[in-house]
Amino acid sequence: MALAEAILVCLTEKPMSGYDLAKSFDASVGFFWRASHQQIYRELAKLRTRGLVQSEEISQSGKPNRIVHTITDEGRSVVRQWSLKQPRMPSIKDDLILKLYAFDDIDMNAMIEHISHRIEQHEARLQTYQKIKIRYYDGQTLDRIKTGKLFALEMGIENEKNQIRVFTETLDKIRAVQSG
Amino acid sequence: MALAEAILVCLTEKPMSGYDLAKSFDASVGFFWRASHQQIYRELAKLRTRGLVQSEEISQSGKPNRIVHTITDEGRSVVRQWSLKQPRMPSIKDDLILKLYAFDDIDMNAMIEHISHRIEQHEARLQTYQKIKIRYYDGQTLDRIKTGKLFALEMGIENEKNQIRVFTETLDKIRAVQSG
DNA sequence: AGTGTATATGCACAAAATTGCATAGTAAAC
DNA sequence: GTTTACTATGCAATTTTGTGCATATACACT
Repeated sequence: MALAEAILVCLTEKPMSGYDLAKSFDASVGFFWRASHQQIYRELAKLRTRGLVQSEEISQSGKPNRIVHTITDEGRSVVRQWSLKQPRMPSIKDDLILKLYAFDDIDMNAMIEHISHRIEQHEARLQTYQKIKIRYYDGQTLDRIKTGKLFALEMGIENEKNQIRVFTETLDKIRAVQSG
Repeated sequence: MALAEAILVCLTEKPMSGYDLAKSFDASVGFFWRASHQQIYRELAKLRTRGLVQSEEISQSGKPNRIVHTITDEGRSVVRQWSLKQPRMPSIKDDLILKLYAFDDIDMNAMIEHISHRIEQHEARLQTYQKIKIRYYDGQTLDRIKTGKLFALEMGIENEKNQIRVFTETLDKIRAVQSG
């Protein structure tokens, strides 16, 4: 149940609404932690009752009011305590490689389509991350609050590059086997 | 709910018991699909009722009897149908990068420990995969049943290498920031 | 003699995640 | 003028995962 911590960690950067968090989880934080907006709203309610975040409703006209959540001192101390605990290996579930694994029992044209699509998705993400890097980090002073975010982002960029490389190579191998 | 398919895909290689499957999920298949033995046994029961696998109990003395599961023609056709469906992007959850993200609110010594440990885990996996590759694929004729498994394995190897590289670089960056 | 590891399967409960639905106004596009 | 997209929050039900427990034997190590 590290979703609680994932949210707290995001809030160490700045106070955010559930909606903002959901957007973060779709973008920057998304490459190492995925969560839907429902998950986030539910967890925020729990964090509030546990006193780890403080919530303030901000009136808006036209749109629903924003509820902005700020991490409390208890929240920060929970993050620190949690940081001592040994992280577990990420549990991956990749449909696509699973399909590749069944090579002889699948539709190969579909497979080639799927891999091409996956490469495009990784390219899109790579561009997103590179833009974030240029936008928020390049040429600016690197304070400690930003340091970890930058490192994580750079890992994300390297990961995306690697995925693109590896899937492209696999595509070539498949085509070689198909024609040869 | 692609766990069903994950199991079927494994059974395309050869008939296996739940225990064998659990071991596969810990090793070779494990790098792109994780599942506990409970999940596997539960899912096997469902697959049996759906007629996608056939199960045969094999008597053993001393140890509990093995129940060996074989994929049926219906099972293979389910795999083929499923292969047409567009796979989703894998949903990653990595505790460790999350911690890194909170750089300024964590215990840095613990963090360095965690990353070092993670690198060791990836090195261990890399060795496992390389051994499997040498053992089962090198120098042998590559039939179609093995092709996809080899490609998946090679992707796994490249992924592990990349993880080692990226985490090592991150460790260096952290140390540079710490001392500088 | 006792401890740990491996083989082999499975239940019951708890925690977490996904999916579908619901609300409600703004604003741009067609 | 209607569709689509964006902002913003949340409930309910289902599905999926994870944790702890239970059983039973053999073999190696200390």
